[in-house]
Amino acid sequence: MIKRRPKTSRKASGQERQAGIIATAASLFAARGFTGTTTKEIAKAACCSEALVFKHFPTKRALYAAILAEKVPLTELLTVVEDAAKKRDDRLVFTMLASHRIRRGADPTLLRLLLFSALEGHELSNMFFKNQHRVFYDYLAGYIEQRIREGAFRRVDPLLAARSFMGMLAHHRLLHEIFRVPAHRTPEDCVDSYVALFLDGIQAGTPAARKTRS
Amino acid sequence: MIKRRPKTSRKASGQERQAGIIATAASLFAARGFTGTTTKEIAKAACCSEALVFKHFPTKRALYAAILAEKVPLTELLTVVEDAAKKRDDRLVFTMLASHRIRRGADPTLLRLLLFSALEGHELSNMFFKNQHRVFYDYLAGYIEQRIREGAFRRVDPLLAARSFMGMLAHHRLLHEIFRVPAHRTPEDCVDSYVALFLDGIQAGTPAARKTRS
DNA sequence: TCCTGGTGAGTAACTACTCACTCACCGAAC
DNA sequence: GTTCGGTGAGTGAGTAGTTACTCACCAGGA
Repeated sequence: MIKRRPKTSRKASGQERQAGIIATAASLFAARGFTGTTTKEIAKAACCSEALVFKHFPTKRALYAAILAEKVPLTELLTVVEDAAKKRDDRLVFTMLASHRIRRGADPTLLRLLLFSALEGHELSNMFFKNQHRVFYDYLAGYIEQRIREGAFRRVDPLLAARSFMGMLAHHRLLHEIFRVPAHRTPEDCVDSYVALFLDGIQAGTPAARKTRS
Repeated sequence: MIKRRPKTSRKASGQERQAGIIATAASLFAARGFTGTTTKEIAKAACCSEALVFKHFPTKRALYAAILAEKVPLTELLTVVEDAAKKRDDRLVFTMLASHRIRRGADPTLLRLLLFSALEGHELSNMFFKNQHRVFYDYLAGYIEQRIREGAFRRVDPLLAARSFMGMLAHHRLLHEIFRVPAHRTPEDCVDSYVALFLDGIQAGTPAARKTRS
């Protein structure tokens, strides 16, 4: 990926190389999984020798771990959502969460990496999942719980409700990014539909224990 | 797995062996993926030699394909759901679908196999997905569309609504079976919650374009 | 002269897959 | 009842190629 530094030197610095290897390896691991990717392929894609890869990372697993460990940042979204939450703008809160997941330029690498690491049972998978996803559930469940206390939402299990909503989004991405199901609506339409469906289900004013229409 | 036939003979018949190899290989592929599973391991788990595995299946991929192709039956559920659908018992329709997915003895093998095959990009993955899952969406979307025409459901995109509901279920299984998130409710409670949440969101009588409370 | 970035040429173990071969069984000829 | 040949189940010992990983060594800038 990195072949030469812009100006004087032909050699890349250690950090540059390391970052380059991580980036190229990440896309390969995301595409083919851990066991499906060879160190030879990684080296070739990173335009260097296999030996250099092992100079930077003692083992293939260590490289994989470095990739998972690197993909942690996420909190920036929550601070923006927090604003909407303070104003009790339910629709905005859920729309922001949804459109952060479902949008045109979303990177499928993370999702594939997450799924592969969980399926293949990598030791860092759990931490990766926690940083990438769990924070959403916990935060959202907290918000839902509060809105229930305030009488705005029906009395439901907050964690289950949070998972329902995030489940719609995760499943949407799964269908399109992993199973290649063609989209028949724009991302914005989908977001609006999911949010409307969910909010109308949870907001107070609808009979909670309604049975089927007779 | 199969070591000897019940009575006279010590040798297993060709069909018995083949079925045994498929079954053991399926659980290995589900656990470790295609590239993560070796033919040696398969042979050992099936209590036979590697050579015999290749007597039955010309290549490792052919064995994998045979496994995916074998896991097709599913229609029996839809016929039962059909009854509830005829009676327009919405709650029962959705509860049956949900509890078919979320139940105590559910086999995690299929889900893992499905995910692995999609991630690893196996050629039969798409067919597998179609047989295992797509039939649900199409059927459910059809039912939802009909209920909208009858005025029982709000005017939403039927396919998107169907995916929302199945998404809740799929995500629920994903969290517990793949990411090992501990359950904090019984499966029955979860099913009830999901169904209630979804039905209250989609059933007519709730203001469709309600904005956030001011 | 070092030190850092970089590599070619390995290695032992493992991979999917092959082949020549044995063994158990069974129907039929004697 | 015994022998015999055919057949399908089953395998040990390979194969060539690939795997993750190592090491002695080189180039060039400070």
